[in-house]
Amino acid sequence: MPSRTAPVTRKGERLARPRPLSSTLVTKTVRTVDELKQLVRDYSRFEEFAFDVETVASRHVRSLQTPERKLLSRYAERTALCPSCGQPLPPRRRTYCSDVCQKAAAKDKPALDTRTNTVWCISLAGPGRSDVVPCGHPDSRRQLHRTDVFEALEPLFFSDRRKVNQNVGFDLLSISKYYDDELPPPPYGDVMTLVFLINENLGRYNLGSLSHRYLGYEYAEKLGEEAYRVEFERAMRYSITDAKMAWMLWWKISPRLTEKTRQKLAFLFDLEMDVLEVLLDMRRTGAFVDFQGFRDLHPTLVKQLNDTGAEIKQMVGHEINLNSTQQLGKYLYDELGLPCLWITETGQRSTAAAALKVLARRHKAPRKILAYKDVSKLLTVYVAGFMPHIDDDSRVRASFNQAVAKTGRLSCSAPNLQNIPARYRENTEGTMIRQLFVAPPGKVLIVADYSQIELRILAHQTKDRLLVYAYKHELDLHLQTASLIYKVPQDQVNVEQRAIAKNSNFNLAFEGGPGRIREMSGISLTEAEKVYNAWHEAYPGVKKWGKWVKRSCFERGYVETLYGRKRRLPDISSSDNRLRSYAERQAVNHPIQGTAADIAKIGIVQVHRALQGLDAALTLQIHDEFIVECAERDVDKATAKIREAMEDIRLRGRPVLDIPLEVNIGVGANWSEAK
DNA sequence: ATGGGTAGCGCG
DNA sequence: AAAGCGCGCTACCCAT
Repeated sequence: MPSRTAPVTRKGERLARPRPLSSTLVTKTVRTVDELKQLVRDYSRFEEFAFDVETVASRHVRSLQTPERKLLSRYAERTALCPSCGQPLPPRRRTYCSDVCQKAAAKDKPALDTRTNTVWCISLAGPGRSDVVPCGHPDSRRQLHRTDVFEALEPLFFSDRRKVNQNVGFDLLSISKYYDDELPPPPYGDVMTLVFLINENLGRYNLGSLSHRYLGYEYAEKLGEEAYRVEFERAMRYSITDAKMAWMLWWKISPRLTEKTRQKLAFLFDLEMDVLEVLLDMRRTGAFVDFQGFRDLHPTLVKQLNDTGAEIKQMVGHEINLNSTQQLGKYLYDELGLPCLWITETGQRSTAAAALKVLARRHKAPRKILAYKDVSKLLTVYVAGFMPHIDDDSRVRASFNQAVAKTGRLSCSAPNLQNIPARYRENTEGTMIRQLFVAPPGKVLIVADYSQIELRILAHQTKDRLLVYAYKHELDLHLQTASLIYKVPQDQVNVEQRAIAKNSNFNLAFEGGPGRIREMSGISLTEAEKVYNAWHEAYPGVKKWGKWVKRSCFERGYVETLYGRKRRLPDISSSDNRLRSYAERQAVNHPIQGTAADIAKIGIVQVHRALQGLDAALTLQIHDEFIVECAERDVDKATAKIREAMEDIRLRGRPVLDIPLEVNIGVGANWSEAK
């Protein structure tokens, strides 16, 4: 294990603030160990520096094939089989059975896999200079050895200097391989996250568009992993530009963090960098799944889908692609002559589940189609689409992104672990996928989620008397709502009334209308209107607050969460009714959803800290729900610490809400069981 | 072949 | 008069 002795910082010895940036940074290519040593000495004087690594995939195709299937396909080469998963090709598919398989077979995709990629170049940038250190580009010219480079750079990376980059997490993970999987410590300075806090509406946050916007500098080179294969000088130029741009953007924008008038921004940025640390750790761990379970499920669902499909096609009487909304529409509305109740935004006749459910009363086809869609979704997204993301150690390392959701929530991709099926379903066992998220041997899963956090925030924000009352006295809010709507005592509320009240609470709170209630509860529109009116009569503070938020948004151009996370909504003053109404609903939603996101972020950082020293690790975050895998002997300690860490959320030293935060915790062998 | 837009649907 | 917001992934479809 290499030593981790960070150079002692004697405050004031380093440059307090780097000297002004010249328009052209001096750029050097490092060729010898001596030059490298000098470079490290030079950068040691800086409090913060930018860095960027270039990587290349070490591994190419991730095969979906099981050993048996591989053997089988060897003898069945003549029949059309998907080279990725080995399944027979569906009609209209040429080489791969699905886009997922095609992507899985795409060569360069795994370069993004920070566990297996190889670093072949590192560039650094600081005040007035930028340097590039090639260490593995396929060029005959002399380059430094990778091990020498990482050894020499260690005092820089493993120090309390701020490490700046665009999407710094990727680079940190990429280099951690060369330090026994240890991540360089904070502080971090992620440019993308900083810019996102300042303006969440840019759409694109890549270096090219950011440097164009903030530095007036345009560069078009988009090599990505291709950089490895281009001519040396060009590859070096490409590598250094990213570090340079990251540094210049940080230089330009980060001073805002120290402005007295922007303390909320500074708080949120520090929070995001703390969250980043947690996310990197989560990605290093990964979520353990039952790989064999997925492999077993695949053929079962394929058969189920084929059977259902064949049945429907027989009913239809001719060839039809059941995945095509157009063909489905023709069949339902032209051939069967069923009444069209909804059209889509572009005027197409809707074949969505809601429409099919209504049509099911008049014909048996729609119900079958619903069943087909159910199975199809499960198979394509959650089984076939999921398996390529499972690593060889049976773990899934998804990417949690901090600069996507404008309310400040995390988003999750490759694969998205925040939309794994959970609810009851008629045609497929709704929780079957969650059952495959299991605890590794000797461990259990702890699932902790905030109870009704958005409604609690709504109560806090609106100060509505009865909403606050319910939560302060730990009452059943849905029951209270039912009692208020139907004007009956709480002990006389029936199951159906409570269900409608529950839907009302979740929908009407965020500017939902009567139509929404009708749809969710299956009651008539007049009935739904009554509920709508009664609900707002019971909780008058909600509409009042909504009006105030819209007005304030109109005046300032933005709304914000309790922690000051802003959402700029220029459409709030649009003359287009549709646009303005949309912005108004977003304005009302943001302080709720965004505050919940802030709380969850503070919570996950506190949980991460609280679990240090225990045999327990965070693996997933699903907005208001955290999943921890934990050794059985540490479960009691862990649950207590998790609860404390999640419930004790403060703002300026005081509890963030007037009403308590409540956390539900479950323990089990798999995600479904623990919930 | 590849990219963008649309419809649809999974979650909180 | 009528009104949910926030995401990511898949397949289809049509244009380049």
